[in-house]
Amino acid sequence: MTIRKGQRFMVGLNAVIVAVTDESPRVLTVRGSELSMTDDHELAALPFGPLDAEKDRTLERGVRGWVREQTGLELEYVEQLYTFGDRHRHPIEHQGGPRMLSIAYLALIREVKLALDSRAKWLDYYSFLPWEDWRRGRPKVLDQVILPKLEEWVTGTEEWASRTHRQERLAIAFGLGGSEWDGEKVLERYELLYEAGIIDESVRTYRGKRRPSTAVEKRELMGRRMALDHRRMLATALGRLRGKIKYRPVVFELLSPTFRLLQLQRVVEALAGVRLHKQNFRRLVDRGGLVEGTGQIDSETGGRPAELFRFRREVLTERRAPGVGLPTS
Amino acid sequence: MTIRKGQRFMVGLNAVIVAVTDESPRVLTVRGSELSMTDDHELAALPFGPLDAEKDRTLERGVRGWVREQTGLELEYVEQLYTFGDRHRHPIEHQGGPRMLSIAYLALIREVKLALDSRAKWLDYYSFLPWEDWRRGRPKVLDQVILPKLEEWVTGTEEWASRTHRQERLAIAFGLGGSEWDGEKVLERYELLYEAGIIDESVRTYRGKRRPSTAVEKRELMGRRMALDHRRMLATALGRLRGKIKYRPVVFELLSPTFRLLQLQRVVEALAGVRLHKQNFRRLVDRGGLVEGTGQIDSETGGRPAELFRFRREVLTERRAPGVGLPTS
DNA sequence: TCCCCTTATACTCAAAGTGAGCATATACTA
DNA sequence: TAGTATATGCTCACTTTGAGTATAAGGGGA
Repeated sequence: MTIRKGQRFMVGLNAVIVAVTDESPRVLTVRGSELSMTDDHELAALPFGPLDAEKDRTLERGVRGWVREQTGLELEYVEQLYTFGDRHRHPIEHQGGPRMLSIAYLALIREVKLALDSRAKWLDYYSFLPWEDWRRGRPKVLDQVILPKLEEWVTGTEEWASRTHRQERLAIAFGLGGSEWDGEKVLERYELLYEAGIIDESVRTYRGKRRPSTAVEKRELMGRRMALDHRRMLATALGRLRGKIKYRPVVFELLSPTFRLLQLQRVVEALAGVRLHKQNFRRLVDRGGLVEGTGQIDSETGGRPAELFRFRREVLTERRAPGVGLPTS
Repeated sequence: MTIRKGQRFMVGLNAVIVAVTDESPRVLTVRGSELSMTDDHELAALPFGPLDAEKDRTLERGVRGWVREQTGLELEYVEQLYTFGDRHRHPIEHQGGPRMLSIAYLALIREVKLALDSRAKWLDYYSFLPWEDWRRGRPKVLDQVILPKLEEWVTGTEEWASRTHRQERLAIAFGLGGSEWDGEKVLERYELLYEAGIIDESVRTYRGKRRPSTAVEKRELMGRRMALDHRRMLATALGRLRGKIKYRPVVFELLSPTFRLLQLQRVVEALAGVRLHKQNFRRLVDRGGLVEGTGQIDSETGGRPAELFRFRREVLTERRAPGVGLPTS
């Protein structure tokens, strides 16, 4: 095994920065004009920058640096999400540029006001993935666009084995035929939509073929596009986050130090994309030792005043996997 | 944001390939002599190779290629684990070489006989992380070496905040003072041991300081070293795997198509590092719809003959998170 | 003032799931 | 034939969960 000298790579760092305000989840975006190098000059993009081989001691520091530079924000909770490295993910590769790798990070933050002149903007997370938000019932885009198209895609292959396989993936990802909808399977769903050509992202070619695209009038139902494969990163992040809230107390990164239980519930619902059973939710977080009352009362509720709670840090030493649990309603 | 031309990077691909044979978990290793570039010419290393910017269409293909080349194995189940990118992880960086990134993958496989002349070798997973194996009771290395040293490390800092923080991390990671041992916290434990200088890996410098190392006579209790930060990758992989078996039916990747329930249990125990309650374990996998009897009988048990079972694929469409569950005994 | 709307919070009750163990069946071996 | 090993069925108390019912306490408007 010979160690060759460095080939031509560019290593990009991306951040999926999530906040929840006014009961709706948001992601921090920048304008992706230069980035996308396509005709779509105003696609939203994730904060992005190349890793500096000399200056960035760790990947995480690199991410924090780029976010600071592009948005003015100082991140707290940050975790590595996934490394994307398929060839031709980025247009520069088509132009003889270096091979592009992107290491995506997930960050959670209490939403902050951005400077007016900031290039960054908070956008509704579900505006990119509308089929993931079930809080007001089953999203209509599912039955109006997605499932019909996916059924077509399933029957669109001759081979029996291939067809069965597609059918099974569809059933699992979208909760068909005996399966239930699983909120965590965000990426699986995105990938089916991508493979079936129901969403078309800005990278024009994939294995040399132009993908078929959905009729224009339906497109808006399918949510906003993002630059490059950033929407895939969004899907990856949401899936990870939905899993994680169940066994790590990460929601509290999105809340102020004290909060009403209903606020906590709304944040969880925003991430999980479903409504929860109120009484059982409080039972879980309270008896589960995740929160403790502060004794303070908040009267800004519009109803009976509520007690303010705080995160109980000790739960970390008491329980193995302290997360919130989703008593779906 | 300017896109600069490719800086000097080298992108390495590593594979943590896991199998379970004779009730003990194993990892596939190659000899790390060239790799480590240190005096330790015979440290075990993970199969490794640089990503080829031109030839490897995807990262996963790159990994499969290197594994094939170095071990002759054809991988099936593969998932991305983590990307390691801290500066000075690799000695070539000290010598003015390119910045080294390593993308680690986890692969599960039914153990195969290797060619006699193969450079690869199966080694016991717990020989590298002995404190993780509780199947024969609490590992003695914990009380004989680890905990005393870690207590020292905690009291070794003056600042109160720092001390409390260390104390809390210790309690959570190693199940002290009200906490219980959590099998999934493999990486947290590794990182404490690393920070406290209780294990010393082959990269000599870290932020310029030589780390203190444990007295030689105790070192063997702390398990074998690996080249570079490969033992950290092992820890990352084991933590991930222990989590994953609980909600994805990945164990079956390690078993032949039909098996006795006790075989299944032994494989789970090997990964989880604990003994399980037999009757409850069968209840879980059986009533949980994870397996189904084949009607065939296996008399090679040494006791009453057992029915052979197979994985029930349909469970994927029936349950959201089908994993095995650990009825600890 | 009182009714109504809103949110908060306590409590119940059945069903399902889990931890721990007893009991029995069927092989092989000394 | 006793003893050991594995396989498998079943019990029982306890906890957790799903789905409600009931009541408390604020504000606004008729």
